[in-house]
Amino acid sequence: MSLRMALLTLISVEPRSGYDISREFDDVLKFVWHAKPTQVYPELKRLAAEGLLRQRGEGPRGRRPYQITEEGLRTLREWLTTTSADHSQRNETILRSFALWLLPPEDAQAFLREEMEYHRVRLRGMRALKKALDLRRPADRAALLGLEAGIRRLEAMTSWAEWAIDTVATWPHDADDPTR
Amino acid sequence: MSLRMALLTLISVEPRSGYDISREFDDVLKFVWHAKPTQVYPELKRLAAEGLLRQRGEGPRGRRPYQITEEGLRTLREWLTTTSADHSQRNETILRSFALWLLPPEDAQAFLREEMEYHRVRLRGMRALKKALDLRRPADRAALLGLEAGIRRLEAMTSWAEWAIDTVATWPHDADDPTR
DNA sequence: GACCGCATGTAACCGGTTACATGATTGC
DNA sequence: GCAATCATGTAACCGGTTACATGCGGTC
Repeated sequence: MSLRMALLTLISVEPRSGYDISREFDDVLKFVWHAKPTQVYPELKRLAAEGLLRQRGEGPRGRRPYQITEEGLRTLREWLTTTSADHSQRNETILRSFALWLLPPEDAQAFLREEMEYHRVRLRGMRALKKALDLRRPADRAALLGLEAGIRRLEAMTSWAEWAIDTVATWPHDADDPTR
Repeated sequence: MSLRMALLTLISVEPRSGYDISREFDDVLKFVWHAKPTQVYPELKRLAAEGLLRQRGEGPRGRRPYQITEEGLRTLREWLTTTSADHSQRNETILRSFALWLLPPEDAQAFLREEMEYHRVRLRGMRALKKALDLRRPADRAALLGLEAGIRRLEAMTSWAEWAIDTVATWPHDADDPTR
């Protein structure tokens, strides 16, 4: 249900094509929402067929930019005000850390170091995006809220990974070592 | 793919039934992984059929506790060491905040207040779980890593929500107000 | 003229959700 | 005796992924 809302949210800011959106899902938005191009294209067509989007001409190389319609805006606002957010999540980094007692400490730390590095790189990217915002535009003011949430979560994850590496170093490797 | 690993991870600590796991997905683990009972039960059966789990007797009320097998442990360890974590995520709170410029500030703040409250409640629950750990047990030491990650992320989200409420209060409600 | 990135799609499949069904045990 | 909770499942459906296919435009 929310993929449609994600598409409407992005297109509400300014017209975008399926390709544009797929790229944003790949880099910028991976921590908020993501979808493969093969899911995006048909969904955009459906939204246009239902009158929530309108295709504005055709660009070079068969490019199809969509813009939001009045009905699309109404639908978005209704979703925001009449339904509440789904909070269920899946996080493989945290899931895996629950199982780290099954590995020798060196392997556990190698995993945590990899995660730390990954989150640091994302954090850098996110901060660059924040700098590029033009806060005179209302949509960018809202984007600041979203990016700030992402940044704070990534900061939490990098500091956690550092702490976790140190913590694993203090684990006893005793006679009950399950990895023997 | 990872649902199976989530099930193996939980059962590796101590024998659990489908019902146990479903409840954990509902409350404790909602921020890490979740699955409905209707997905859990058949998956456990499949894991048992493949020899990664073994059903140990039958408890009261048709209860079926599973324990992990040597092959299950091997599979878990291999997953941890030879594959890398999938970092794609979906977060509806953040997705929605990107669209908040479409609402009048009061509605945007109402949303943010609701989110703040939700995350505060989860944070309390998570901290209680952390206190209940017995760090002499290796599995609990790994659970500490997972819970600590969850706690830090929830702290990040609550402080973000506070900040966001204040930030929205400073937004100009000018002539270009898109909600008129 | 060859190659890379842009750009859109279809079909088969798998993972996850919703709706529905059933029975056992405990507490009021 | 009744309701609530424990406990497990099946079937239909929908959302998301993987594999595959196609053509255009710019650059070396």
